Amino acid sequence: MISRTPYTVGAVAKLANVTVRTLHHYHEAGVLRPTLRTESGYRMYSAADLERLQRILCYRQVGMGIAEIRTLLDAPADDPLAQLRRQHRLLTDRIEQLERMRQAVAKMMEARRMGLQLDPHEMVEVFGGDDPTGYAEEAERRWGETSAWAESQRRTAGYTKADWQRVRAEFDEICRRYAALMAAGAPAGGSEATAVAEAHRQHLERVYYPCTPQMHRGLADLTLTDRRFAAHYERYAAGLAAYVHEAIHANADGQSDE
Amino acid sequence: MISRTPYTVGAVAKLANVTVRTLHHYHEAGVLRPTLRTESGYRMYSAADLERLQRILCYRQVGMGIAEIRTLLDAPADDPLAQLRRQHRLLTDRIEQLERMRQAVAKMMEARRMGLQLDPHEMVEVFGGDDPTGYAEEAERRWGETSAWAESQRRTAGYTKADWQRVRAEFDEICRRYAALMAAGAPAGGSEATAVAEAHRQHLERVYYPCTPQMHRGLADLTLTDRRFAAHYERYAAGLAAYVHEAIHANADGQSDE
DNA sequence: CTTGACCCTGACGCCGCGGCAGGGCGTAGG
DNA sequence: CCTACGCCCTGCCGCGGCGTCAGGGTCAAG
Repeated sequence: MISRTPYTVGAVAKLANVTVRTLHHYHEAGVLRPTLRTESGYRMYSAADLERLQRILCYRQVGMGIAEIRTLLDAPADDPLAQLRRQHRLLTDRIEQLERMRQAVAKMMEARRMGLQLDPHEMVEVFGGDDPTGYAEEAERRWGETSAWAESQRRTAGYTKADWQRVRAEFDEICRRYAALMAAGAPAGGSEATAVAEAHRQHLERVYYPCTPQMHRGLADLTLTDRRFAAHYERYAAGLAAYVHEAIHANADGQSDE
Repeated sequence: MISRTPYTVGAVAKLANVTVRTLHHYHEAGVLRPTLRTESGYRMYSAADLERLQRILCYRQVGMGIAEIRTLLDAPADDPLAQLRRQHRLLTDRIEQLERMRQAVAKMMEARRMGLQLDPHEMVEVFGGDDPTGYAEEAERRWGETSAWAESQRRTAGYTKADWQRVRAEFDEICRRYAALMAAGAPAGGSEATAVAEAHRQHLERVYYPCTPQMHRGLADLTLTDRRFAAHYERYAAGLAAYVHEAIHANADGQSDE
């Protein structure tokens, strides 16, 4: 059951696991102002506000300051998809950084084990995160230079209704190919099904964003964990969601085995 | 070339990519006091100080406060290996959390794509990191209850010289098995070699710390990227480092395929 | 109509530094 | 030997991001 009545500060605080004070602070800072205010002055947060809060929390987790976040969120030319991509990008960067640190720790453990002496230089250099230049610009630039991203960026920006219709049709085609294979009894892990899965992945990559096999795997998992995603495929045929899930996984496994 | 003369603040600052002010602050806070002070009052940091700084930076990256860090670092019963394990554990936790966030973002992108409406609740709940209870205790408790960890913990604590000698011998045995296989021309990806790799992994797990196939893979990579680790294996036979590397990877791949 | 849970607006405080001022080192070059 | 330039020192102020009261209104249940 999904509540449509706006949320009070306390409710939001509990949901997002932040304190009421923090929400007050965000209000003062102008980064998250509730759309509604009751007559008695109570803050009432709408669903859109929660979406915004989600973004704020995400950006904060990767170490941004409030001011920076505000400018990002208030950039009017930024469509929601771009925002999501940015979030994804920033999270990925941060994860990679922590991964490097973890790897360094593992190295140190191993060095101890084998009685080696690592010089302090290499031990410390990995742990100095926080690049000075603003995250957003930096990240944008890094990707602005890769051809694939620029392509995708410009394309989706300039998509017409007709284009989107074509995209829809393309995706529909993929779904029907999945369904046809399943109906024909082709195994989800077989070469035919994985070929469709790969086409599916490349479709996403062309139209929306760089989508690694791992990401694709993640999307596939959604069809099992969330009924609404499943429903989309189940409209083509009963059991198709599971079939698609398996095919995508098989394809991703195949890619990573090389 | 590795400098053995102590480092000045500026040098340390450059190495660790922090400001001089930060080091001063750490000094004031008592969390990192240089072992030496020249007659004229200059701070001189030793290699040990840099090690300590590495820990500090690591703990900070996972969101700890300075005071908490200090108590952790000054706990006298904490041997260096335990510290490293803790660091590894905390980093892993943080990475997993960010990974969940990334997954949530992917979900939202996919939802947009398919025109679904996610309710705000599930969007926001993942992004509220920072558990209130102290990290250290919490993490320790989580692992304190798993039998394997407790075992390992108690065992290594009570190891005698003889025990360590046995460990050394065990590892030596593994290295010789690797070398024998390579000499016999057995493929590094073959079942014999991967069996040794698995024995290797289990050895690490028994003696030192929980070592997933992925971690093992990371350790294997060290033998290629760092000559000193390579040298350890190369003493048994020329080219053994690469052989071990491949065997471990093959074994890890085999495990994750299941 | 009371009571307890929840909301409001200040205001002060803490932590983790950034940044500057005012003043000693230290070493290389003229 | 003196100078000049870079690095070091010790205060000290300030700011961002909240935590934490205090003092007072609001609202739904009983």
